[in-house]
Amino acid sequence: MISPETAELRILDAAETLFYGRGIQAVGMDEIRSASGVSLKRLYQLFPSKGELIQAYLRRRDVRWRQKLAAYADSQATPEESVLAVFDWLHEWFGEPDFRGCAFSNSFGELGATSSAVAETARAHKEAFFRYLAELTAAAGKPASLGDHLALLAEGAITTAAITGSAEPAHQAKAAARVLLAAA
Amino acid sequence: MISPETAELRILDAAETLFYGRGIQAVGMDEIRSASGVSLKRLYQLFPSKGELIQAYLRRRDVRWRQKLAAYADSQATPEESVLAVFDWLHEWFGEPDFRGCAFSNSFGELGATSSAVAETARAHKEAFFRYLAELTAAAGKPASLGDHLALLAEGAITTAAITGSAEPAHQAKAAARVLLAAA
DNA sequence: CTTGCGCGAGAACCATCGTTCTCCTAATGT
DNA sequence: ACATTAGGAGAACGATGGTTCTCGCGCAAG
Repeated sequence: MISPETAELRILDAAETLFYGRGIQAVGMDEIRSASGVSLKRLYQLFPSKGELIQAYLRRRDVRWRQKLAAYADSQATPEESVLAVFDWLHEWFGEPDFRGCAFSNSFGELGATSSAVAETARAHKEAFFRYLAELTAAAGKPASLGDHLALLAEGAITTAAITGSAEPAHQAKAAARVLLAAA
Repeated sequence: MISPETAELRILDAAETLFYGRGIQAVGMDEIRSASGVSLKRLYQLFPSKGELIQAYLRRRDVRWRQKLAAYADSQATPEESVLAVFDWLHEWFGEPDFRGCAFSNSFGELGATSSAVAETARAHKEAFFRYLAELTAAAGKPASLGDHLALLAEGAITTAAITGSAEPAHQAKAAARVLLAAA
């Protein structure tokens, strides 16, 4: 028997791969059991319902996604480079083979109307992303509005890359960001 | 008994309201029957499966959405105003009480991974939108890249407005568009 | 040793959903 | 008037999915 902590990790890994890759409603609890190797009983002990597993999936992904972005952007030499590095990071992300857009936009479109918990988690994620870009632009001595504008560009690049299957929107967004940054 | 044409319209109206408002998988064929007042038998005569109804819903919405946008933007006095009017139109759309984001982004997030037909329809919609913005910027004598940049802004504004429930992203996107337009 | 508890495997249960079928009614053509 | 046919209402069917239950086993405490 595996430890509860390991079981929880395996479940969350399986849930993330499946929910993100195929859509939440397209994945049954039984499939998460097979993919994780954790029995249904344990699964329901750790996550009493599918809804709670969805929330755990989204919360963990929110933290990890923003941490990876910040680790990349914060390691740049200057504040301006940090701002532009956001779009380089997006380009790397878009190129990953299992990239399928923003997990929060996707889950909002799928469940936002029927689950206020999902809607709220998606809202919190976007708000945190906007806040982070506001910090970056503030560090570069630019007005707060620039952060919003760049966030909109990034958001548009994410959904466009997902639907068209191309990483190019990251470069286009970066070019636009350069113009806005220089003008601000 | 109602005519087949009327039945088809009623079904498509009911499907659009329900699919868009609550998500496609959250709506059963029985609910479309109740909302449209058309019997299940007729429904399946006109749309042999739910998948075909989904496609009909998306195709009709694509045409109408782009027509409404073009009608608004094309009635402006100058090419520059047409370009910026796109964002005014978005602001009006975001303010509608049943606004819930882009039907194509939502359906892509929900079904894009399992239905290549949905994925392709979403892709075609985005491509047509990008092409339209390219026409507008070309008419204003601006480079093609500006069209892409503005489309990314609009795209980001749509998903941000949907998730945050605010129409404000349209104004932010317009402000950014003004800068890009002036610099291009 | 044995008694009982926790676990895994998977069946079972119940609701939902896409789709089809049954049965009844009404209108149409001769 | 009568046979035929189309249509509506809703039951029925088969599959799927979320959740719980049963059963058998191994292990730990007394």
